Amino acid sequence: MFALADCNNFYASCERVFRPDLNGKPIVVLSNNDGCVIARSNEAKAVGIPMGAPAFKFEKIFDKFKVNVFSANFALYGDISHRVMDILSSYSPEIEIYSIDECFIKLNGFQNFDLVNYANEMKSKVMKWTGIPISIGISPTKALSKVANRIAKKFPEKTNGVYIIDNDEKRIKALKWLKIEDVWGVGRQYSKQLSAIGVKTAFDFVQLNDQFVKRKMSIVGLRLKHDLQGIPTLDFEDIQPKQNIAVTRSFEKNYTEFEQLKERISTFAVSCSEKLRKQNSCCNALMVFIQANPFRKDLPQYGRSIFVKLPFPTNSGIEMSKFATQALKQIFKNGFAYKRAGVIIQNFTPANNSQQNLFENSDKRHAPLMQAVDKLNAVFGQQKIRLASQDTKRVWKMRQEKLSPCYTTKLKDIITVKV
DNA sequence: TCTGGGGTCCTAGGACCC
DNA sequence: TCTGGGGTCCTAGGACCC
Repeated sequence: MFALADCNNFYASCERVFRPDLNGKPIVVLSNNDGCVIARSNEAKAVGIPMGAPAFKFEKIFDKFKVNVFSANFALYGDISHRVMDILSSYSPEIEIYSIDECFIKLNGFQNFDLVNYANEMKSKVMKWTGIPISIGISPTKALSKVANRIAKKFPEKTNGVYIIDNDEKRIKALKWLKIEDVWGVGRQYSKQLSAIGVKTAFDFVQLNDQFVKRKMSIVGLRLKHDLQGIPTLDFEDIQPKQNIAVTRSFEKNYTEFEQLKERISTFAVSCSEKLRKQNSCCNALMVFIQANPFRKDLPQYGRSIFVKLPFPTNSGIEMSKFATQALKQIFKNGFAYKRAGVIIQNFTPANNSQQNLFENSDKRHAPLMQAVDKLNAVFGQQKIRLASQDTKRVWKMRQEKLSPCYTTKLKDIITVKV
């Protein structure tokens, strides 16, 4: 059996942990730059705030319903996530952390356990130790435990946040209840195509012919179908080193000058290099993109990306910044207001075993230098040591007007309790 | 005025190899 | 009239996830 544990309204719940006064009140969490809504408490959902709502369009609604608005505080969410996962991993030797707020727990060899009881134990311990409410779905396959989890979330009174699908009767009932667009692995496009041919529920979907599903949705769709039929098809994924690393941002203001973009791109490349060194890889290619604001129909539109093959594998921030800046030069055009940009690195090889170039190679002195930079930054704070091409005057900032304290990761933000 | 950021996998088609 | 068979690698595009 698989259990899927998923935190309820995770980011909103994190904000509540240290603000019990907000229990029962509507909360939303905004994306970077306070752009759009990326998490909502149940109360915020109830007043009709949709996922992805642009904050500026919903200010009146926020005021009207006294919604508590937060800027995203990923340091806080990441730390709480670790704590939750730590607790859950004590319940089985095999867990797969699927995202920041959910994990699959394999329950092999638990035949003699009352699994619903067991899940309830997990749930209360996570609540007691972290303050985060979770829901748990249990079933013989991953896809069905997603379904069970949804039921647990949707009917908290009936299920107490734990639901098990352990026979065909329950499975069929659940599939008939689940709308096709809510099935894990069926997104916007597929649900449009499927409902056009009369497939409205997960149950309709599993009635389709295998060949048809494979033709329409590739092998991925077929696996999903089997999993929903109760035939275990999806298993844990091995933890692989990343194949892509991206650092991309929208800007608070539009940028028109090359120099401004150059600073951003250099900083993004340096961040990429830090992440790359963490997984002990070098990259062999890099992509840079810049884009005007696509929502501003009144402004001239331009967006381009460029893919560069590097002459040698590297994870030096100095070199990556240099290559990224050169790439930017090739795509930058004057006369546009740029709103987004990013650096994406690819084609990784292990850092300790990379193919050298006969004529040109990464500067050998960079490796110890980067090591020293990483160490200093680890002690004194992110990006304390930078390249001169980066924002040395700390001009650049993100809009984060409603940022909560980093209660669990910054000493100065630790709460004071008056007894 | 203001609309996020980070990933994955699969397929088809083209270029190339012997 | 008829023009092989078996591969790999790369890229672009399309779908999906949180």
